[in-house]
Amino acid sequence: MSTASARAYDLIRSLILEGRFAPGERLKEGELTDLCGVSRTPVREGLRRLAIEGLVVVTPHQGAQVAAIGEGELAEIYALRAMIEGHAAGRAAGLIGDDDIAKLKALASEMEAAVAAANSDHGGGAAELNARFTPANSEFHRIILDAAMSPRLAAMASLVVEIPLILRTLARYSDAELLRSLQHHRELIAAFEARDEDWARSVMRSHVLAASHAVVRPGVGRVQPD
Amino acid sequence: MSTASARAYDLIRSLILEGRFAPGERLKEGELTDLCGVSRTPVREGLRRLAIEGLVVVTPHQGAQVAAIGEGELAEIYALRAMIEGHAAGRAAGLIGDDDIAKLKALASEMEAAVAAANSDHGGGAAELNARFTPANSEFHRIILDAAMSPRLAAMASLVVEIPLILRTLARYSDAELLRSLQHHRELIAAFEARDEDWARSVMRSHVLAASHAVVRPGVGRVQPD
DNA sequence: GGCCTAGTGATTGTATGCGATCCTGAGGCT
DNA sequence: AGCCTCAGGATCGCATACAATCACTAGGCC
Repeated sequence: MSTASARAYDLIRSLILEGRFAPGERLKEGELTDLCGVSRTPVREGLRRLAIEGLVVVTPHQGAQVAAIGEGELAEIYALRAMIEGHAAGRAAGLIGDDDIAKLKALASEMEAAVAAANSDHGGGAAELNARFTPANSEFHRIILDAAMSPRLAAMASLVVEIPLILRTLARYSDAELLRSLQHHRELIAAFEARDEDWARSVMRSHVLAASHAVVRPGVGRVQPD
Repeated sequence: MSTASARAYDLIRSLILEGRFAPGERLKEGELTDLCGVSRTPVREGLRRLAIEGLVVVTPHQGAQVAAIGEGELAEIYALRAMIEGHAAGRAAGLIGDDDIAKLKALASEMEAAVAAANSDHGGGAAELNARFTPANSEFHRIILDAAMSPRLAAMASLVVEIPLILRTLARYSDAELLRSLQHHRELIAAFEARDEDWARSVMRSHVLAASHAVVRPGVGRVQPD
């Protein structure tokens, strides 16, 4: 069995990512102790780790709360993400194996299927889309990051890729933007198959910057639930 | 008084940076408890924090040891550093205030003086150079990072700026390389005064990449003490 | 003689108790 | 009425005690 500390970290993290804790909500160690079934010590360790990763903020003698970020910060985060993931994609293009490329293709298909399914039954498919699209998308980006074979780069990425997940940013995509996102995935795969580092970096930068403009938009200040 | 956890973190960190612990050396919680004068709990917290920052590596049930890195990793770290610090310098150019620019000028002068002093008494000035140059240089880079006003960017930078410090990389600079470094500092200041983001980013990238080639050099596999 | 195995010591992981600090709300003062 | 002061309660930070795990050594077996 893994350590209690790791379990606490995983649980708290997934609860935040699932939206069970609202941004800004206070996270009391006592409550988390009950939820995780472990003592306060490992809970504290997980909390500190999440704090360094930027998912929660801890104020001394005042506890932890889920990170709440404004639009300005979100724009900055996407700029960093374009830099980091662009670099990662470039590195990955020179290192990625055919098996990983095959996985990327499968995930791209899965995301396309998710979008198609959501489009077929009009109106209420947003939640399902999120449930199907988001995990595949996260896995897609994770494979590329791993292929870059740079733990430090991965650590940096974790500082900026998870925040948008808290905010359920997918809900802000228009249909056209979603389609462009799918096309980016296919183009990335093509760049990887060509082992073209510049191409891969460039497409990934486009991919992230496009997402940025889909998400941080004037007038859309509020985060949509689900 | 600050928290015991912060003091433990600071102390362990500075001990590592001062070279009191060799890379790869085991860090037992018991010893650190004695050194810091606090209990194991805050020591563990500091250790975990240092682990995420990459200064130490912790293996479950096996404790922590000072990070030991090879030449290949070092090259990768400098590539990331060029990316991060270049981005930071670009952002900073649009945000930095005149007071910070003045501080940068003072630090540049201090570093120039340190090099001049080391050159005047030939032969044995390497240790003094390190003692005078390194703090000024760290402060120089820190001011730029702070001027970028992006805590996440600063967090990323901490993942890659401190590792070279462990390795006493300054010792590997040739005189010509040191001089180029000093010129880069002056050019950066000029770019900041012109508020030219592209220029600042470009110079900073040059600065870091030049350092990379001064440090990770074929045939110089070993880390020089002091 | 070499290799596997069990015991022992040391070290890390977890739980809990105590003291310190901070938020909350009621009461009095201006 | 508004602001300040001051208990009261709750929560966090730290220390310590206990449990789990690992490395090392000595002994036996092949």
